Amino acid sequence: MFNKETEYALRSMVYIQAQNLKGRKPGVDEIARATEAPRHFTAKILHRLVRGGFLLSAKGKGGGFHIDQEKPSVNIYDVVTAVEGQKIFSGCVFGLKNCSNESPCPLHNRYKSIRESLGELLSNETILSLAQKYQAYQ
Amino acid sequence: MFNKETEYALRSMVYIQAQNLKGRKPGVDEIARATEAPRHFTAKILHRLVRGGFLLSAKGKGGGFHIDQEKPSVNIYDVVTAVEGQKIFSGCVFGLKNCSNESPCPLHNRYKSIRESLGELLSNETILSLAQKYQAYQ
DNA sequence: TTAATAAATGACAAAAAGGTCATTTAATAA
DNA sequence: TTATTAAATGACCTTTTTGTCATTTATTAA
Repeated sequence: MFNKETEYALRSMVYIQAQNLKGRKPGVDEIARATEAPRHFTAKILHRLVRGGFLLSAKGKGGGFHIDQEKPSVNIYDVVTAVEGQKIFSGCVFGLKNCSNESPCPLHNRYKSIRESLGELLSNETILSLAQKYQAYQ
Repeated sequence: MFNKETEYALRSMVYIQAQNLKGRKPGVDEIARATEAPRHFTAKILHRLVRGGFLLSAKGKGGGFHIDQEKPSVNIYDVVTAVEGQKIFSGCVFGLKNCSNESPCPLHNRYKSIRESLGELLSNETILSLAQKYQAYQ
């Protein structure tokens, strides 16, 4: 479905949020281990998420990653599009550039409704709601 | 959605089928032009489809590609899985290896139903049914 | 004020996807 | 039976994605 970077980003953020709920700020090592993702690639992705405003980080002893609990939790759709763009939510099944409501391919309308369901599902779920459900991927 | 190879494969097959309906057997050059796909990459993909039993080919003058009109037309789902595997129809949103009906991730069930809709859509449509609707992508 | 800790940074490398090309093989028609 | 046509084949190249690593910067606590 999504590319590796997106998958790791989502797993990391949910893990960080779950740990934050427990008053903890996990570091890269812990996050990579807990999410079963490559250590250094995870570090790179976390850094991108920090620059993108999705995460906060603290250097030095006691440091690690955390999420601003003041702001409303970001939804999954927004994380996905920030990491890998809109392609998944807008492309034609056949990759036709001019496929649209105006000149639809034979699958356009039915595929569109499926895509919209996916978009809704991902928009209605946030990193926080997932963290609360999933409880740190034990 | 799908990778380039799958997109080109689908476009090529629908084009070939549409031309076959008119009694024609298009060659690589014509197919690549008509589907706006790279010439040599298209040749490679067509050859794979021939080896996979999805297409027939004829060498020499008057040659080109065609589809066995005796056999029932193959559905889109089968073309996609033959070209790029089941990943799209089976993977977890978060890329979790052990996500399943037995130990579902928080999005498993709702995502599953969307995936199943997609699978049905693609299973109910064949290269022939699309060719009849689309008429050669003019 | 220094030792320890942990993220930031940027260069690099491996693997996969996407794409090109030259040559060979096979078929057909003149 | 040869010239022409068109697919088959396999080597190669480019770009993108995925992943690694060494070094630097910042923070904290002793």
